[in-house]
Amino acid sequence: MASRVGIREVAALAQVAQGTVSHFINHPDKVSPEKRERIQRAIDELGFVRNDAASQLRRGSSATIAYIAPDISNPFFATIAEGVEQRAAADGLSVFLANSNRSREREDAYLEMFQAHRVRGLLVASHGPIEDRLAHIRRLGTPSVLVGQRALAIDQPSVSVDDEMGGYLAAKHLIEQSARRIAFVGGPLGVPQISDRIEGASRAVRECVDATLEVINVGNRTLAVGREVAAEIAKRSPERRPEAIFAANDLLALGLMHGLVVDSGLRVPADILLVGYDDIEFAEASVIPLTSVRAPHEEFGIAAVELLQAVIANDTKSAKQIVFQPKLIVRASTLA
Amino acid sequence: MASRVGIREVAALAQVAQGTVSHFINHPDKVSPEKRERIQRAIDELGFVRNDAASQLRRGSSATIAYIAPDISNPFFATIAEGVEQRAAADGLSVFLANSNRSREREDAYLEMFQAHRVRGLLVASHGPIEDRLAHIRRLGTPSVLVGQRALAIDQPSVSVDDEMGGYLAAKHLIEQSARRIAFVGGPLGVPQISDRIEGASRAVRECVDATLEVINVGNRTLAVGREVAAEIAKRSPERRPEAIFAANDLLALGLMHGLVVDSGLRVPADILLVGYDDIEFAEASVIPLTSVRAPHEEFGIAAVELLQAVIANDTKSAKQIVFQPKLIVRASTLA
DNA sequence: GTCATGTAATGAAACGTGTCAAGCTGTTCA
DNA sequence: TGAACAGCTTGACACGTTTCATTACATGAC
Repeated sequence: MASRVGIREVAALAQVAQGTVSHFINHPDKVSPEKRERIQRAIDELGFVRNDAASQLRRGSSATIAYIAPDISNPFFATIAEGVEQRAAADGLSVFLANSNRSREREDAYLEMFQAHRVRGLLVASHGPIEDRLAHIRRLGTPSVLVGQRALAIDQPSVSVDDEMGGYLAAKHLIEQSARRIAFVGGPLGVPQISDRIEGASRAVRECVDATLEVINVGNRTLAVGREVAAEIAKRSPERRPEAIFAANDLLALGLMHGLVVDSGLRVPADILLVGYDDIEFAEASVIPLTSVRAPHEEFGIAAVELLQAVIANDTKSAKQIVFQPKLIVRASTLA
Repeated sequence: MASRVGIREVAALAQVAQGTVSHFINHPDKVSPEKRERIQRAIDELGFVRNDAASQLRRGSSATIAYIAPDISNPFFATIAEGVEQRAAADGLSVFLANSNRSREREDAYLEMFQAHRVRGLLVASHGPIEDRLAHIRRLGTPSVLVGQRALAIDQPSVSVDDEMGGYLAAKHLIEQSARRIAFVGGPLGVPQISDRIEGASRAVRECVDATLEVINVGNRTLAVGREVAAEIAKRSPERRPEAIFAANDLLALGLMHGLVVDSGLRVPADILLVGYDDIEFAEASVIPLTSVRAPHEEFGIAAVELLQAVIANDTKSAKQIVFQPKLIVRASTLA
């Protein structure tokens, strides 16, 4: 019932024109103090809340951006979200968070929905190929920034980490800790972030004559999967077991650690070295602190918003690919 | 530029009336196959995307609900969010996720914003008192479900866990493991969820003549804070140190574990027993698996959406408080 | 051949707000 | 005293869609 309250009713009660109420809401300084008070009182009395739909329809834009994450329960994406929200709030933008839950379908549904919402811009973190769709959406008038994956197209802005380098750093470190049989646990291989990390690890391995890299492909990068893989690895005879494992992200790594140590009684790092990726907070907080490749978190989200703002303002003239350099954070899990 | 494409342009290109295009979008079966195809072709050609603002303005409602979480980087809330999204999707509802980041200001801003959006309903997880504001918003026409906190008002629906019982189970278990000096780490005390847990723990302690409960009040329930508190506890002489710690949530507990074991060289559970709350995935995955009070996760979000739907349909006739019973999951951290 | 019935398509009205050109009031300056 | 001016206020219109009362047309029964 209260939803029947519009700017008209407020105007009637305050005895002013609707235009004046609109002014009061959007440019309060253009309204005389006297009427300002009358209007405010009317608004309070009626419980008026502006109808966003009508407002947006009229002005055409929406003061909101959207951030689509593939997996909000991965703290890495949650932390990025915090950076995004914080930076966006500073610009007076609201953020719609969406969790595609690694489902391409859900991802598409959200893209469509936010387009329909006439969002100012999109921040999209995705596994899998998505550039074509983003290009299409961009042509239709909604700019976007690809997050976590370097864009191939020149006119697609992106904020990412040099994953090849990250993979290299991780594997190099393991080799320096005198590991030779190294296993990479991750997948799917079609995900650019993953294949880049493998690429980098391979390069490090090639630099050492007797080092080998085994790739253990998994469909999902979660704690549970890590634990399963650990069980299989533990079953092998010691000489066939990798001396070190490089996990595609920290969830996998922590799952592996749990599986190796708790389920199978192996020791990390004494029996197996372990390095993760992303450096989420839980990596450091682990009882056996986890060595990890640190990608920036909040800064990541902040940079993405800033780039998006630039693109919105300059209309793709300022599209560019920002690439952060990863950093290896060495902790107990690789210090034999 | 493409944003200039409306239903009218589509109608013109397809040589039909705008009303027909609208029908095509909303009730495709009411349109003849022939025109259906013409319209579809026009839509594709023009890259038409319906303007949600206009659509909502006209129809009045919005097919979306909102979920406001206090801290999305706490996996507990992230998991609830997944349940919410999944259940809502089944009903054809979209979910706006919002992260208030424990800031009352941000919380208010989001409440206002979602009201303006004419969202169908609100799911609000909050620390601190919020019922008054929700009551106000409800009177204005937007129903809500309080998540994680039992509502005091009869007409405020809520989905929560029996925190008093949770606290009782945790402390009781510690006492059964022959701990006597027990410390509760958590805060602020004004948060109902927290004070209830303390209440329950107190009850358990009262049942055992020589048990004592020390409350260590902290402002924030994070990994970092847990680590700080651990350092202080470790500094004490062994006879003044608690034999067991009950942490207000798993983040605190895992931070405490890290601080005690890694930073200070104490042993869990040999030197100190440790129990957490929420049972997030990382609790089980810890190298020293953490005993924790399990509140439902996805089910929680699902129940919240279902209750909200009921309230939307029946208009507060069906408001009720759903209270889940917590369950103690015993793991290595309390098995001396 | 007429009438009743039903299905498709039409076009105008309405949703609630923001904007803008025009009106109004009171002030300043010549 | 009158004109110019500045600043508040006004009210009509436009935004893009959905809805609904009508019209157009086809089918079948009599």
